[in-house]
Amino acid sequence: MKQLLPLLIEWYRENKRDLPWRRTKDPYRIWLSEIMLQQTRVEAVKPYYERFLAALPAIKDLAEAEEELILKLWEGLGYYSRVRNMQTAAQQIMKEYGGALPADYEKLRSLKGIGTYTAGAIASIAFGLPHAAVDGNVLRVLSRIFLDAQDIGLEATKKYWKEELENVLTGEIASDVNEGWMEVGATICLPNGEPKCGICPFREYCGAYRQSVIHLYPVKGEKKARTVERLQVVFLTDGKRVALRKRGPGLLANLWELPNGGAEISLPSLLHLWGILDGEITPMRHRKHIFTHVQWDMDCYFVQTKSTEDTPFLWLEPDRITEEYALPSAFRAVWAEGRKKLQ
DNA sequence: AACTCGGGGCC
DNA sequence: GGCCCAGAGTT
Repeated sequence: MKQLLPLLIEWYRENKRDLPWRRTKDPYRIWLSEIMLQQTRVEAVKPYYERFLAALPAIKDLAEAEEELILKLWEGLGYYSRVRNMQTAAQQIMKEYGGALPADYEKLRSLKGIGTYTAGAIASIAFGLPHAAVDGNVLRVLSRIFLDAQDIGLEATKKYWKEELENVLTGEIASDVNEGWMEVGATICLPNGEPKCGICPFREYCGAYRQSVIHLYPVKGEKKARTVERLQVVFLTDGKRVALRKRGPGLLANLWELPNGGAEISLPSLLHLWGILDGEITPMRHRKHIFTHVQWDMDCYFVQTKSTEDTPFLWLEPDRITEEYALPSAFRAVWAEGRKKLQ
């Protein structure tokens, strides 16, 4: 490992992409970028990152923000507990650290939403501390170079590589080494049999390349099959306003949704449960939405009613919903179709 | 150690 | 249709 680092650092300094969060050492901005980038691609993050910082430029602003606002700023990015945890952490930071992220790995690690990867990333990038940041990119690259057949999904594997790296890291190089391995993984050592070995600076040192077994690495365990849920989704309107409901804990926690229910009962029965007895039903397009572990098959309906009283909904004008209420992507297509019909 | 938690872009 | 992504929290 150690003899590869000078090459890595040189390659990284020459080839790193110009990303918004690489133009700052502000710990808050580094932190935000790392949270947004969890399981999320760089291109998806960019516009969210800029918008979030414009709205909440400092940790104090995040700590004091309304939950509606932070969810709206995260709308469409997914894994919404990330931003709720981040706000909790911001409040911890205001109370315990005077409003500044602590320059200490264990203290970072103790903050809500900051795990081993993110603590290592912030410690090294923002504070120049000698900690490793082992993400999926790093595991893929190192498993190929060193022909390591450990399952990269296992905690033990991540721990192994974290220690391997920290044996050779100093504060001086930790940031570039961590970002360097990630950059190799993100731009050259790609998953799915499409790595660009032809331009890889580590080709001659790469065990998997030399043995022509790149496609066999990294090793990872089986994944669980996705379950299917059938839903009835209703664009419910009185002709001017639209019904919205706030979700509870679990999937898409605390976000807003169009009224919906299971497919086990009829639509008129469902409407009846909501106190809608005069619903005028027009079918809309059937839609499918795929999450990581669940698939929603949605039977969608446009329903016109006069009875908005005594319903479990918030009745809002469409413009207000668009501007203020976080509606997850699963409902976006049916929302757009319903809104079009409304006009 | 296994599950839950989003969304999109690529093949 | 399956892939995976700058993972963390809960059980």
